[in-house]
Amino acid sequence: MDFIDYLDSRPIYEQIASRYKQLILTGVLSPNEKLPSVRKLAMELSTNPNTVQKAYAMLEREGYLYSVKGRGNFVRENDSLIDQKKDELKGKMKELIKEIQDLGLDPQELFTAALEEAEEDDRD
Amino acid sequence: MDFIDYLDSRPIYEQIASRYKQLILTGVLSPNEKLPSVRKLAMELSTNPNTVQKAYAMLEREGYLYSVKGRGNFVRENDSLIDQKKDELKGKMKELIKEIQDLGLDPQELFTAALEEAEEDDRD
DNA sequence: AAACTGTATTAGAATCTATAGTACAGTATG
DNA sequence: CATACTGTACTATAGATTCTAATACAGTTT
Repeated sequence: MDFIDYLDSRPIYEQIASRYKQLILTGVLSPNEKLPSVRKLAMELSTNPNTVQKAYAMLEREGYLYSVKGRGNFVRENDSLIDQKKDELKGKMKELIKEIQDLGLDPQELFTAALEEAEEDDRD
Repeated sequence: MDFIDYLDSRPIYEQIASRYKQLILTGVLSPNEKLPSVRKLAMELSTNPNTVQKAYAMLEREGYLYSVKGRGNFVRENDSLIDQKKDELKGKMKELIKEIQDLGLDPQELFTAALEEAEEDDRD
């Protein structure tokens, strides 16, 4: 559970949230599965319960979790979440494409080169 | 010169820097052209000379400018800058591709959809 | 009843951003 | 040479954000 990267400039609660997003979207965590309690996870990560609570609140706001007072936080169904995430990624991609076009470069060419490099990395 | 967007969460010095990066890379500003002095630009943008200075220092560190004490800041040749920026964009694209692949989605499909949307936006 | 859950509130430390004033060094121009 | 312009450096302050910490309260489980 090596969640926190102190070289990462993002705040801890955001690192926790994005890690759980991935675990939920990829199905590593199943719908209705219970997440660690805020206190337990805080212990594990050597951070503060409030920091974990902030991450969980964020995940609840974005539809990744539902929380029941006294019982815990639980994973939501992920079918619609994947569509939601896909839209988010498409939005990011669009912004990147626009930045590329603004400089008079060819998005397709740059994408192809990047994809090749990404697949090279996988083979290593 | 509507540089600063106070709805943009990025710091002012970063907004200034990224605007000038674009002007330099797209050739709107020519090599060896003089940029406004830190004090003059600060007046224009109703901000502080130190904030402009921070942006200029950043641009110098990244190779967009060279600065001469007593004379001013000047645009560098942009041939190598474009290659440098291209690498940077390719890196960003690679990270996005990896994020997409981590979720088991198809990068090419998502890219094509985003490109279409970007071109629709252009037509409006 | 005891031990666990989530949630809310308040306070303080640390960091980042921006502003402000001042000072010094080099250049351009009269 | 004098003045006004340039860049650069330093210190101080204020505000916002992030994180930690302590505490309290509410609900659930056993």
